[in-house]
Amino acid sequence: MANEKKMVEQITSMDVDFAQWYTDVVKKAELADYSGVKGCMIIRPYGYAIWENIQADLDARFKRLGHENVYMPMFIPESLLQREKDHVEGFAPECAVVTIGGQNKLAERLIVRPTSETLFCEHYKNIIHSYRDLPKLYNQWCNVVRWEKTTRPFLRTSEFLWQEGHTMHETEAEAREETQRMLKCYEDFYRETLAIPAVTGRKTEKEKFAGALETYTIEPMMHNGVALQGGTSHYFGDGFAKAFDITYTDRDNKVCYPHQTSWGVSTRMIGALIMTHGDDNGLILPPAVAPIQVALIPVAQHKEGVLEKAREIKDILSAKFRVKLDDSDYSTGWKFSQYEMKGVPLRLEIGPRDIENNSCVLVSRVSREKTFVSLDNIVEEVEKALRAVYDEIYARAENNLKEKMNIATSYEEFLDIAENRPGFIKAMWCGDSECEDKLKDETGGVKSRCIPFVEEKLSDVCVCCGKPAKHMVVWGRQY
RNA sequence: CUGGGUGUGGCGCAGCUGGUAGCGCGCUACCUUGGGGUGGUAGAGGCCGCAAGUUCAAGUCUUGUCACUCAGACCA
Repeated sequence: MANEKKMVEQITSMDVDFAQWYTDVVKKAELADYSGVKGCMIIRPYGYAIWENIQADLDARFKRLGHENVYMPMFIPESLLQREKDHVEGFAPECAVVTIGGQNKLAERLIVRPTSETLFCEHYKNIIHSYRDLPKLYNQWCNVVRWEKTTRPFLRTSEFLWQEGHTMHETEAEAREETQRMLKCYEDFYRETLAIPAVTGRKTEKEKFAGALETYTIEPMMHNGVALQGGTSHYFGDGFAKAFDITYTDRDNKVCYPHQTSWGVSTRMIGALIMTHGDDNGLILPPAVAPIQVALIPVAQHKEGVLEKAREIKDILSAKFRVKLDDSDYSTGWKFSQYEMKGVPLRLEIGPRDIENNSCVLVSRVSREKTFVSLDNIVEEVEKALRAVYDEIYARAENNLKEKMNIATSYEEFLDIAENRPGFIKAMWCGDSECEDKLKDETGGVKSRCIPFVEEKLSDVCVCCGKPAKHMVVWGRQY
């Protein structure tokens, strides 16, 4: 990134001020704007189009795995939210509450959903009676509200868009399998669609979701060495089922509690895209979610035949790709910058000289190298170039993940890395949450991200207290 | 919640010890423009966050208040 020439002055360099760079990209790429309510953002058409592409891809994956979409109300009666003890304790501090309806004070306060476990449970109580009613594999796409103290566009907003899957199963094994399956689904999606590699694993007791027995997480690594909780999948056991009195009669005519899961990813993924792939010239989008995959820029468009040829190319490419032909009267240079800031993976330039040669110029957003290609096999060329964009940004992200993975085998080493080398730290842990607290305090914010599915044995003892180690934990700062 | 910063045309800002509200970008019109934000001419656009106070006079001083923002704490 450092050796690339910066073409757009309005974007702060990420080396100068990463937070400002992030905000600049959000604005210059026209992803979102601030609104009059703190922590609530306006997702602009270009940003929303990315979300729609994310939705379409994920939704198809969910449906392939047998899930159905539903829609639940956005209000939760306070008493309902309080039904499960851990859950209410976890969420109470950040709930928005409706106390007045029309002119009158409400008899019971209504919580604007921070998540919908309780609503799903209440419904499941009514529709699950027999083993024949299981499994229930529901998902909903909706907004939720969590009254955050510090907010940042996409990464942490008071209101955000997400999907939440809520499933009920006959057996513990089946539910646990579902929890893992959905985390795997997210992992595949991050890799294949978003071109983002990540660490996956299980949360420690301290970092688990309120009310969950087990929380699995996907943790991608941002460019500045800060991790992002990119998606979670929870196994609840029958805790909620008991709290909500959800029972079914099994094959042996016994009354049983079903086993539950939930899983979700949110618009935060757009933040992950920005901070994983972006550079000093703006956003870089993986082709699969880019609202515009090819920006077609006519050169000297007033000359006879140029626009006609551009339209012809657009028609040919549009059969297979999302193409935008910009025939506005902005200058070509302006257009170049514009689509670069917006992270359009591929630019196609067509001018009089190209037309004479029956060719055009393809420019990748990643390398910015110009290649002249024949118009005869333009579809294949574009396809190849888009695949190359995916390959390059994935490789780059993977490299970043590797570079920012550190190993600490002693307490001093841990503190040193936490201080001087932003990124993940692999280190052994005794299993005691006091050590988590201590490490967090001493480092000023490094927390356990997860216990990876594949653990290594770095040493025999906990990096913090020196007692026998139970697990290898990946630690890091998070958004 | 704690600490810092900022509120002045759409955006970014200047405005010194009070005295006729300015600049850049953007916007509109016309001209110009061949490969990285083309150049020019003309024009539109402001209760100086809000409320009190001091003063002949407040963008400027005082007090209060609200909002945004950054860094912490909190974050299922």
